[in-house]
Amino acid sequence: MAIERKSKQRDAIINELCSRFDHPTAMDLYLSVREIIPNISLGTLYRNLTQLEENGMVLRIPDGSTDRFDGNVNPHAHFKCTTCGNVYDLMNFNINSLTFSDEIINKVTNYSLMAFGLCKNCNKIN
Amino acid sequence: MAIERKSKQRDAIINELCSRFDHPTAMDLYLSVREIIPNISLGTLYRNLTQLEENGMVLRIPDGSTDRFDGNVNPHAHFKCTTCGNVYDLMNFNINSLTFSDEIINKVTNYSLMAFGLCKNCNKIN
DNA sequence: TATAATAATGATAATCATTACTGATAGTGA
DNA sequence: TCACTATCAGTAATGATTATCATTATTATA
Repeated sequence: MAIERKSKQRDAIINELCSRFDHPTAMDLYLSVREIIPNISLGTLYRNLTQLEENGMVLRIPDGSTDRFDGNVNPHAHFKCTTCGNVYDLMNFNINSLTFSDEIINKVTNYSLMAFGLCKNCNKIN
Repeated sequence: MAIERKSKQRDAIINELCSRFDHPTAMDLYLSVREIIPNISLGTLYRNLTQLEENGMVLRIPDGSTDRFDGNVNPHAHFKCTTCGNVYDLMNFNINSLTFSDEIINKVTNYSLMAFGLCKNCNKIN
């Protein structure tokens, strides 16, 4: 589904998503964007996230429960702390070095790498 | 939630999951296990999958849509063809070589890598 | 600038995957 | 064998996401 017209709702969504780095869920985004457009619909949010993803402007991060979204579409890895649930970008991980040579693959267009473990914040607390 | 007693339902689930390599969804498994235990409940299936996952006997593979499951709990990468939807094991990808050095990380205990793209079967057809 | 075509919206209903609940059943230690 | 209770089947409830539809707003063109 191509993007054919601009809308202030979509602008607000992509703007919000690109200005934060905490990998929000759809509901997180909904609550934030409502500060700008109070009567925006949750359906509009989901519709636009799907559309933006299809057009390569947004990354969907599956993590086993509710999907998260990322405005940074450069391929990069993520780390999820299984204690606090936060998802962080992995800056020092060079995902470009990955090669896929398996027999079944014709072409790899994207990938999602999620590491799980304990973050330093949670380690201090416990 | 620890496993405290054995049950033929759980045995059938883990047996089915370990004898196939197509990364079935919960519903796929439900339909298969019903061939063995016709009146098994979908709730029992989900309860046991969660329990088996918590006990490290099953891997949950999030891929952005319905979760898939894997009886092979050795860390390994996956490839999903975005045309046919099939998920394959990546045998030639050495995930053990990955290193995580980011500032926020205290400890990495597990990771999941899903590559997306086009498989050779779908490339032939289209 | 006005108009026509239709993409996009808000509101809400529907769907789908998953989880929670409840009374019945069955595995296990004494 | 008995008592305890984990586990079960069946089903209701939940939560996330998608679909529908009448209305609104964007945009190309007259």
